[in-house]
Amino acid sequence: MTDVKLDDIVSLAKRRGFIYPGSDVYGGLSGTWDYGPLGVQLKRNIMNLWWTMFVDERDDMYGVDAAILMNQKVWQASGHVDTFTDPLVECSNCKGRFRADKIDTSKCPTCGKTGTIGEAKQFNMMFQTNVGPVADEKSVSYLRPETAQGIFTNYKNVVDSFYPDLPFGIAQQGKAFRNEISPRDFIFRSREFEQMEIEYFVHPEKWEEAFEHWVGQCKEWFTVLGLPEDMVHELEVPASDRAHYSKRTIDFEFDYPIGREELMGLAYRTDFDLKNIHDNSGKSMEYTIKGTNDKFIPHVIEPSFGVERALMAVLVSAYTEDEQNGEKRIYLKLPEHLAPVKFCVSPLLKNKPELVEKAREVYKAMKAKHGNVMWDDNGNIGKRYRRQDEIGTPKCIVIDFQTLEDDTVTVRDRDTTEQTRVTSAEIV
RNA sequence: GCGAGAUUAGUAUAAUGGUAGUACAUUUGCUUCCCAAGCAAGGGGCACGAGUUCGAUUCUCGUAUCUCGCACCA
Repeated sequence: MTDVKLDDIVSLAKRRGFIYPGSDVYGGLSGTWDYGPLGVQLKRNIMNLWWTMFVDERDDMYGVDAAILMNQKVWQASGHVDTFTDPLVECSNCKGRFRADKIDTSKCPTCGKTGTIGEAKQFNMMFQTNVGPVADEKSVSYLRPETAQGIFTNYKNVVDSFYPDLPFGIAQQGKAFRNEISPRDFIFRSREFEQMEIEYFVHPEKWEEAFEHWVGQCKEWFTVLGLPEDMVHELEVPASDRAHYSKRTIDFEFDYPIGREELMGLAYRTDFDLKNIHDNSGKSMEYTIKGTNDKFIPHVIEPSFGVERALMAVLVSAYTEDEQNGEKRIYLKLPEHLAPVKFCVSPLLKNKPELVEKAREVYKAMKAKHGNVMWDDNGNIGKRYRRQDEIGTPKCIVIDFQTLEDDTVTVRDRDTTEQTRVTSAEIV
């Protein structure tokens, strides 16, 4: 477990411009969150890191970006129209709610009364909409509840374009939507969220080694995110809890302030999805090993990463409180490659034009080189340090009177608070 | 979606059926000011809607959102 309180993170995230409640000015909308300037940068840093690591740096991975709206047949074939729709019933006596298909509706399982169970109501987790001007059965579509189907539906396209050797993967990042009954716990469970998914296609007899490969890759990813090893836990999901398509699933869980919860999942999906498409679309999803007659529908290993859950784990891992001169100091110990602001540049005094002018010069040069550099001349120097600590800026550069003489600046470290003097040429 | 509780400034919190206070943050100015220093001045708030009342931030009802429990989480 962690000592970090979720409320502290939620407050800081709002106060400092990371994450705001969705539709805040109109009183909010349950299950939605908006990202502020620092939040979107942090989120993009995480997503870009993922793309670099799993797509750019590999030679067996192909990226795609499929449409969120898809033909309704996709969701019929995938099982989502049936299985994402739960018939719910309610007991008029004790107000208990149950899955109509899981209980004997003649008698309430909670209060034991008979004849109190009402009519079943359909509740579908998918957001339904209509595509085109006519709202009828044919025009029904859904906001995708997972990004995976956008990969499976493009499997044949990618194979036709590149015909890669097995094993190979298709990767995608994008939004997904689920009409959760009860969104909770900050960005952990929301109605609109972002996934980073890979479908890794393998020979049916070689799924186990690919699975192990991805277990290792997931762990490496957690290291790159800076998550402490002892806060990440590997859970072998028993058959009874696995999704209908999976023959093996590992959940990686994280010690969030709300408890130990799923950070990401790694599932062996067999050929469930491609076979569905093969059977329903009339198109062959079979793969032939080059130069052989070995022909089959590939099996799939699916590492599925939730962006928000990764981001929340990063924030929880980074959030640190310690004492300095008897005062509480809060800082985000973000890995440098994730920090939304890399450097902050300040003049020691903002009412000395010569200091401000020199600091502006350094700021411009650094911004041109590093991009995410912030200017801060507010209040006194101590306040600036604390403010930068809270948003996780690794280094603060200060221009003082000595800079004007020998062109050296002070570099102050976020984690140690130590300062060193370097020439401005060294940091620009 | 059910049950309970909550909602006061950017954040954290007081009080009140009769002009809403504090801390931090924020803005402006002064100070050769390196870890939330000091001084001076300023801006900003009762979630939304209806009702009761001479008057509602306060009481009542509804809505939204949040928290906790239940349920849900292919």
